[in-house]
Amino acid sequence: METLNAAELLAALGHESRLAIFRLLVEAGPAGINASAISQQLGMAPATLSFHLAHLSRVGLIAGERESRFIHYSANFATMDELIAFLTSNCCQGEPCLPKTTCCDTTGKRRAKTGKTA
Amino acid sequence: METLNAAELLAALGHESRLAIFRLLVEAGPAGINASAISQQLGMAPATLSFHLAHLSRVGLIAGERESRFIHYSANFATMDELIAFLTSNCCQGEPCLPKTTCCDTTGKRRAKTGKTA
DNA sequence: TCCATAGTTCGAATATTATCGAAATATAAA
DNA sequence: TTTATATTTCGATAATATTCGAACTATGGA
Repeated sequence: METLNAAELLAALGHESRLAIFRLLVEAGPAGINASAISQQLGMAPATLSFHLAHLSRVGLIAGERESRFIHYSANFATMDELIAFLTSNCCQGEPCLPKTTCCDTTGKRRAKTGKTA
Repeated sequence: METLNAAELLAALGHESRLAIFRLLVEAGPAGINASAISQQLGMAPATLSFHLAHLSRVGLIAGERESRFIHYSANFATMDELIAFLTSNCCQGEPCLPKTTCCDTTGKRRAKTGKTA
């Protein structure tokens, strides 16, 4: 992933409403949920929600599929995974800088967690 | 971490120049580098660089410390760690959705990596 | 003290983004 | 075919962010 592309993804997530939408879809898992459900949960005007869904779709963080009258949205986990990998790649010169994350963890040396789970 | 705060961090990273600055600091590790070095590497006007450094500092993604005439900047790894933890928390209903990341990995069931390291 | 270097702040022009009512499109049910 | 529901597109407005020259502050050296 290149900086430009990563910046686009981060900018897309860098808005309270869009991040809330994305988190909802991330928690929903691969099954996803439809736009009405999102609208209800977040209380956004339809046009505004559509604007943000289009933005997230355009950069590839989510995808929508029509299912009769509804459009089912789901998070693109592969894209999120690549984004996180980009953010943590070549980080911190081997120091164990990210206790909650797999950073600096390509050799297996830091697999055991410290007990903190969130 | 709350959505609002996470969105602020993501928005800060959601700009090509700021992301480039941040990545530079992440790769530099805890030692950090000074503003001139960043300016040289990224070829940004001093005022523009300062603007972006201030933005990243304000949200807590980096910190600067004066060292004689230079100001030494370094990434705040703890903040980045929390941000990533927020993005992946409660994700995907237990599916192994993020092969490169520790998502869904609080029980130890998916510790062994698949061989891909980047 | 005077000068050079490192970096920030100010200010103004420019560009981008967000919001949401109203109108449009798509599907399904009556 | 008419009506209702789900969602998007359009358009205008308002808000926010970006850029960078010029002036300023801080530090160190001559």
